[in-house]
Amino acid sequence: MKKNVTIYDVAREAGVSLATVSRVINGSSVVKAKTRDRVLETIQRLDFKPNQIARGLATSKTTTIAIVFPQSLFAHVKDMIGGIGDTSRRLDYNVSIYTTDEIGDGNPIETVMERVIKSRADGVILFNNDEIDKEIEMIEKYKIPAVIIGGKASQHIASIMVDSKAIAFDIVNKYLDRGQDNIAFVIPKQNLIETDSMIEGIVEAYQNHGKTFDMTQQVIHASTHYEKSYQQFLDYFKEHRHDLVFAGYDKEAVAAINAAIDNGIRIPEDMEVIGMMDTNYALMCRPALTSVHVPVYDMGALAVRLLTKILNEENVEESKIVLHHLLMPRETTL
Amino acid sequence: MKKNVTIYDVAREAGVSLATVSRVINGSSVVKAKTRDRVLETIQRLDFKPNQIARGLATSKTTTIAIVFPQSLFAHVKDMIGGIGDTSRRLDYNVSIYTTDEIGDGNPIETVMERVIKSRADGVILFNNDEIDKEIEMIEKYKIPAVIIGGKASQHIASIMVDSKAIAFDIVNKYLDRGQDNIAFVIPKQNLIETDSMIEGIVEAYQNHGKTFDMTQQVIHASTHYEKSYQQFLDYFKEHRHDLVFAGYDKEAVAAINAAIDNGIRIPEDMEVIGMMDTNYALMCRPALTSVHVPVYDMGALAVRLLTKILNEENVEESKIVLHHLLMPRETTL
DNA sequence: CTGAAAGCGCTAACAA
DNA sequence: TTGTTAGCGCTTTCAG
Repeated sequence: MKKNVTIYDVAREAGVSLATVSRVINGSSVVKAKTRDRVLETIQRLDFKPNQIARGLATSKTTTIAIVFPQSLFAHVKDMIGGIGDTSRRLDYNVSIYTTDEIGDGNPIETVMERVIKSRADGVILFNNDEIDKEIEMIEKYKIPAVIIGGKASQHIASIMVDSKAIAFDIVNKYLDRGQDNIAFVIPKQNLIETDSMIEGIVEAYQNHGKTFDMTQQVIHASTHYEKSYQQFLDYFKEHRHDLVFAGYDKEAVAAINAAIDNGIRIPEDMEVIGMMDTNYALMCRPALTSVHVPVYDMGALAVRLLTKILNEENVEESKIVLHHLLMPRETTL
Repeated sequence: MKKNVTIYDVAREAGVSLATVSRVINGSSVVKAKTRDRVLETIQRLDFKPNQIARGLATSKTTTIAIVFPQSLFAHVKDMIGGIGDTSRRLDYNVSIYTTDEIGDGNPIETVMERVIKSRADGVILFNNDEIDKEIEMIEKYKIPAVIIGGKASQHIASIMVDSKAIAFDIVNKYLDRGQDNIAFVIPKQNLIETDSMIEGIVEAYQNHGKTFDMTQQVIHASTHYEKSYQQFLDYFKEHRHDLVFAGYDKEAVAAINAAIDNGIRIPEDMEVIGMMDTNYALMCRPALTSVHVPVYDMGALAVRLLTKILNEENVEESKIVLHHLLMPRETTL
C-alpha cells in the first residue's frame, strides 16, 4: 500500500511550514499569493489529499451527517436520497447511512444509535417511523443536532414535513360534501407521513359534517409487502364496498385497485381510490392512480440545508418547514 | 455542548492507565479479569463512547466503506441497501453514500471520487453504470480496495453479478426454438445489469439458429423516466409489432405493456413481455409481468462480506461471485 | 499483566 | 505573512 502523502511532505517540498500548508488548503486569506501558488503547485504535484480523519480529530468536526431509517421505509426514502446527496455534496458534507430493522435482530435502534454516536457525525437526519420516539430520545440524550423528515416535530427538534392533516381533511371533506361518507383509510405498515395526523384530519372532516368516522370499521392496516396487502384486499373486497379508498402510500392503493378489480368492482365508477406520494406506482397501474404529490427530493435537500444551518449556528428562522403538496388527479377518481 | 468523556476520564476514574482502557475496549485478552471488570464498570458509569475518529487516526482505518452510484440507479440500488446495511452493521462497518449525477453538475465523478479518497474509507462498493470505467480508474490509481456490483469485472477488482449473458441467451433461445424471431430488446438508460453481455447472449442465440439479430431494428433505448418511456412506446407500437419484448429492467417492461395495450395489442396473445429484476412493478401492473428474479439483497450483503474479506486480507477464493437468477412466469407470457 | 510514551495527520493559538 | 508548538483521542510498541 503506497504511503499517503501528508501535509508534512507538502510543507517540506514547498519549503514552508505545515501551518502554511494548512492555511492554503483551508483557504485562509492571509497567505501571500506567491507562497500560496507554490504550495498549491506542490499539492498538485504530490497529489496530496488532506486526511479528513485527522482534520476531524483536530477540529472535533467530521463534516459528516448520518441518516437513520428502517429499511422498510426505503421506498419512500429513496427519492429523498437524491436531494440529500446533491445538497450535502454541494455543502461539502459526507453522508453515512444507518439502517435499523434487520429481521431477527435484537434491539437495533439502540445499537444503531450507538454507532451513530461513536461515529461522531456532526448531525443526524431522522425519518418519521414507528420507532422515532426512541431515536429522538437518544439524540437528545447526546445532544446531537438533528432534523426529522416527515413530521413528529418535537419541541427542540427541527423538522421538514407536509401538512398531512390538511391533506387528509381536504380530500375527505370533499367527498363528505358530496354525501359520500363510506370512506376507508389504509394505513401502510411503515410510513414516512404522519398517519396519525391524517386520521385527525379525517375525523375532523367527519365531525364537520356531523358524522363520525368509525376507526374500527374504516381503517385498514396493510402489510409491508405488496403481495400480502393485495391478498388481504382480495379477501376484504368480497364483503366490503366503499365510496373511496384513501391510502397513506401508493403501494397500498395499487393493491386495493387490483384486488377490487379482481372482485368485479369498477374503478372509479363503483369505487374511487386515492394514494399518496405520487410514485411511479401511480403511473404504472391501471387505471392510473390519483395521488397526492409530495416533494420528496426537496424534503431531502431542505433537511440537509436546515441541518447544516443548525450546525453552523446560523440563525434558523423556522425550525419547522412545511412543504406544499398537490393532488394529481388521474383515472381512479371521477 | 456537553464535553465528551474520553479514554483519559475512564482511566483516571478506574485508576488505571489509558493503555489498559484501550485494551479492554479492544477486547485484548491480556487484561486481568478484575481490572477489566472495573474498567467496564467505569465505562458504563461514565457512558463512555470511544471516538472512532481518533481511533481511525491512530490505526489508519476508518471501518467505513463507501458506496458510490448515480441517483438514477437508485431504484435498483435501493433493494441492495438492505443487504449492505445489515451486513455492514453485523461486521461493524459504517457505510457512507456518494451519489454522482446531479443535474447540471460539472464533472461529478472525479469530484465525488475525490471526496471518497479524502474520507479515507477503507474500501468502496461500486455499482455498474455508464461511468464505471472512470470510477475504476480512480480507485485503481489510489489503490482503494473495491468490489463492483452488477458486473464489468476488471482483472483486479472483485465483483458480484448474475450471468446476464446466460439470462438473455436462454430466454431468446427458447423463443427462437419456437420459431418466434421477432424479438425486441429494451435497454434502460441506466442499468445495473450489464446490458452489453445481455446483447451478446441474444446475438449468440440468433447465431445459434442461423439467424441474425438486427441491432438497429431490434434494440430500443428507453428513457430514465417511466412516463417518457411510456410515451415513446405509445408511438412505437403504432408501427411496430413483436413476438416478444424483453426489457433490461421492469420499469421499461411495464411502460411497454401499458403502451401496447393502449394500442390495442393483446398481451400475451399478440405479444409477450419479459422484464428483469422482479420488482414490485412486475406484480402491480396488469397483466402481471413475467420477470427475471435477481437476488438483490444478497448481492448487497455479499458485496460487503467480500469487501471486508479483502480488507482483512483473508484469502478470497473467488473474486467474482455469480449469483443465481430465476425466471418468474406471470401473465405476460404464454 | 500494566504503564509510559511516541505517534496518527491535521488545526489553531501564540510568537515572531 | 509565516513558523512553532501544543493538542485532538486513541493505539501500540517497549519496558517493567
